[in-house]
Amino acid sequence: MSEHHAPKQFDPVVILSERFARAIRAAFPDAAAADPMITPSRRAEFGDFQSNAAMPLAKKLGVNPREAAAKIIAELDLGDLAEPVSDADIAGPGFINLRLKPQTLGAMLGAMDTPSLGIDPPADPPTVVVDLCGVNLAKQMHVGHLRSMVIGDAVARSLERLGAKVVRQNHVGDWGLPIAMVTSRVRGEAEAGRLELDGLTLDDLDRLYREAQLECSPDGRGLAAARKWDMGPKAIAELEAQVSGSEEALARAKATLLSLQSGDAETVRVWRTIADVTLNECLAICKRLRVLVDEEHSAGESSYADELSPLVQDLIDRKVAEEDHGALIIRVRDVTQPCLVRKSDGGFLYATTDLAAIRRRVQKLGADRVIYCVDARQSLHFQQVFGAAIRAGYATKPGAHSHSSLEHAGFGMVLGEDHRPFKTRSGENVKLAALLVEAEERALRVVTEKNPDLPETERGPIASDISVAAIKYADLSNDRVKDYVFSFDRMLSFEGNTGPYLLYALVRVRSIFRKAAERGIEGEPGAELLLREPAERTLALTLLRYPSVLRAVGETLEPHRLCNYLYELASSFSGFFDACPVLIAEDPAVRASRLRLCALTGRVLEDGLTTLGMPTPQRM
RNA sequence: GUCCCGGUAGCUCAGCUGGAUAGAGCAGCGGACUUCUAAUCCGCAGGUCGAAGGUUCGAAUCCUUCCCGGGACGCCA
Repeated sequence: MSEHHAPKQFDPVVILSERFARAIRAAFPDAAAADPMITPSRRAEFGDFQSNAAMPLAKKLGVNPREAAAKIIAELDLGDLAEPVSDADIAGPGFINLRLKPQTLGAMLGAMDTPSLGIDPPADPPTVVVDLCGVNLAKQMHVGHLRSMVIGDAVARSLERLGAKVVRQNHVGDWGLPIAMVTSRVRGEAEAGRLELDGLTLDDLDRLYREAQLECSPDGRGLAAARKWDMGPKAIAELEAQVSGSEEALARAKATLLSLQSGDAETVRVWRTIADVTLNECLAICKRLRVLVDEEHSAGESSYADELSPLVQDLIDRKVAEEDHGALIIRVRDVTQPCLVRKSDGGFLYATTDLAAIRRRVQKLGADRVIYCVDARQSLHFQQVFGAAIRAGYATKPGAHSHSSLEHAGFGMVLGEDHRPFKTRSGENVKLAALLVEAEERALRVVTEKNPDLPETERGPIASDISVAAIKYADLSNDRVKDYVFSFDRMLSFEGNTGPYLLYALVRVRSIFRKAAERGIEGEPGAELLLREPAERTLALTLLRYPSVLRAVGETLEPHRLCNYLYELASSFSGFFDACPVLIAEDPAVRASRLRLCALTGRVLEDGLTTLGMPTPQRM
């Protein structure tokens, strides 16, 4: 209490842990460091919190657990924090149940009611690089990108909220042979007069990309099969022509890659056009989804192109890399497959670029953590690259004695309701843009139906908010690494555990304050919190958990923890809202207390939703 | 073949370093609207936590084996 700079402690788990630790030290000097194991009770009838410390303690010391619990209680000094604890509060094998006094609960909540909501930045904020989005040139964005954008953004926002200095990096796939292929194709089509570079769209590019892939990759297996099954000279001749045609196209693509690398003006112009068209569309979708990724966050593979050759030379010079079957590899501890950094034809691979990226992110950008929000299927790749980067010293900041943390926040696939990868009926990838349009149309229909009083001009933006909330929440509320089933009907049914439900809870809070203003009622920021009703207690206990939930998200990079929490909060609030009249409460003190509860709930909801990257409309 | 990830209610999913009678939502059934936005709330019903062993006071959670599903496996990204 003497250090007035230290934030006032409000977290009941922390406060109770201190008291229990003291009691344990007194009761069992031999096990002075034992964990008090304080957790919120799972069921309200057991009280507010419980200590599970007695059982492990008894096991360690070879005594009866209930007796151990009794000895802890005998030494326990909870002052006026909680209702008196007696042996009657020892339950089952030795749980100690606790119930906070209403005044204490109110005081704790009051202490959390600060501008930061109890989440203050650390004294020495870490720098965190978050790799997200990761679009590829000339490819239409689909649901796979959705996850990287949505999860990556939520992770970045969470870390920012916790006080980290976050640097977002959009590692655009804008280099290498596939890009050269499409560049070559686009240039060829333009020169043949079949394509206008100025009016190029992403749809054009998407088509040309696939054509380029086809034209460059012969169906060698088809030819082999034709020979094997003796499909006749005609079929074989056709396939042979295809193969030789593809060899020509491939040669052109390789030449285009060389031109690009050497900075040939005309080739670069075509390539830049492709990049601009792709990136504009990508950034537009980010904006629409409220994903904070902009032009300044782009750090394409091309930006590392000049670093690769010296980097590989450095690896050779320092004997980190070795030759194997003509290729250059880095062996990594605990990973059976080595990391391949140069092909036997001298070309570089995506691992090479990723090494350069890690080096830049750690050594230039100063990252203490580098986080990759990338498909979980790439986990082996990241194990290899992380291990190689650490071995090479690229993951260590200048002057630091240990390497920064490299983390792959992988995510599962988006599945359709048939549990197969989410595709259109014709088997195409679902375009992100089309997905957003459909969600918004559906949302507009429901808004119109549910709230016909809303002015026309407000419905559009609200439908947009709701559709974004629905899509993002559906993605974020499932465990990141698992696949999840995409269903418009479920996410937009607006019932139960959905994004719109959370928005609705917030809107109800805001509505109360609009109503209050109409009636000339003002909330008192410092009103005493009177928590007499069960619904008020539940809401207060839920609110107090917010900071620790957010910290857990920062550590585990699992936004679904915050989703679950916000759902519980919205649910607690709905229960409170139903059971406890606010504006029409008779006692002015009760009304003031409830208004403050509402205000706090609104702020936590808004803060949490914003941290997830969800919109926070005023009404819906 | 090797390695990784999953399997929890009819459906979609939570379940923290082992803790009480395994929880939500949807769907089903039954209640609550002269509303502080019912996009809500309350109740009922619904489970051999993939299977079998093991560890222990206690296992959905940890270990082993197996079954099922998905994925990744140097010269694509």
